[in-house]
Amino acid sequence: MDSASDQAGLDHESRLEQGDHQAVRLWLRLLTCTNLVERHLRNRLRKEFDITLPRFDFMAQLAREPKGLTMGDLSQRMMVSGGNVSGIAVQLEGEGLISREPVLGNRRAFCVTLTRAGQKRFAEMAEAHEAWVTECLGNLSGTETEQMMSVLKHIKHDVSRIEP
Amino acid sequence: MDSASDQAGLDHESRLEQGDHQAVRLWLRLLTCTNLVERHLRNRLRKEFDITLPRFDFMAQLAREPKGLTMGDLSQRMMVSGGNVSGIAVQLEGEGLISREPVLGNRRAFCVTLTRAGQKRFAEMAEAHEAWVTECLGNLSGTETEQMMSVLKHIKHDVSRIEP
DNA sequence: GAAAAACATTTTATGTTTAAAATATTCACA
DNA sequence: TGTGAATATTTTAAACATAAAATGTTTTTC
Repeated sequence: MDSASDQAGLDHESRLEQGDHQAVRLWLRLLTCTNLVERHLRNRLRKEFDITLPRFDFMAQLAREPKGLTMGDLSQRMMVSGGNVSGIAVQLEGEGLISREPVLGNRRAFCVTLTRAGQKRFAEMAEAHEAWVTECLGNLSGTETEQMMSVLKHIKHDVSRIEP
Repeated sequence: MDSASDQAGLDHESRLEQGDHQAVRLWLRLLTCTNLVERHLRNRLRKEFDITLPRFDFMAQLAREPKGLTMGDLSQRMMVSGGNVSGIAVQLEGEGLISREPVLGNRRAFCVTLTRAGQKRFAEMAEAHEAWVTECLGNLSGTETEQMMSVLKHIKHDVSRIEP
């Protein structure tokens, strides 16, 4: 192979790879950025409130639904396995932050709610959490925020169309 | 308090909350979206190559540095704890995909490289991985991709300025 | 009505992740 | 030198995550 055809071959390849790499580079940046923020929030929650992110998320879901949620609801909304929420629920119940009561007419399900103590505790955490998130993402311009929201929506749509 | 001042109070609150919620809503969407893509890639890697995402990332870092990396380098680039890469390295070494050799003049550190088998294996996986990522993020317009890249860069900059 | 299917949850086994402690090596410097 | 600080890695303990099996409950279906 001479150098001219080598060059042509490389150009072709590099153009193709450029397109694919574009997506990979975006993905790596997206992942890095999200992990960065997540780690920051996780550390703060641990340091200030001695709570983990999954437990905070669990309580956040309940705070949004004062009527309570079943374990299955929580599993679905948190997008984690059932066994997972089961373990978290045991801990939070042990700390008196949530209560699990039987559902009338369905003895399979539990209705999980925040206790009074859980509500109070969550309110404190949520305020700090919101401030921390704002610290991370609050300096974006209105346009930037809208662009992100829009593109993320697009991505979410594309991905959910793939799953087998 | 009369209803007029109630109303004023609520307006004020809701405006404040609106601003904060904006950041929180963006964060939740960012997190959801990233997790969605991550889960997709994780499942595919497991199904097609029987490998986990962290192990793939570990090998990807090495593939980019043919001269090898130390455990500390890997920990830093993967942004995970040292104990973590340590565990992964033991497994990959057991499978013959990486090798760890002492560094001349520094008996504390290892130089980790992909073995011939590791290179071959990674090349196969990387091709598939790139295709999967392109499936997820490749349908964005050039403008959307650029916007995302730009805003993510901005976020990364803001967050790295916070860390204590 | 009884068997089968579907549902809601927990348990189990395995693996990942982290922070922190432990181990070992190298460097700085008085 | 030799003592302490810094570095590189591994080990440990606890939390988290999943899939798959087990348990008990409800609904369907024939």
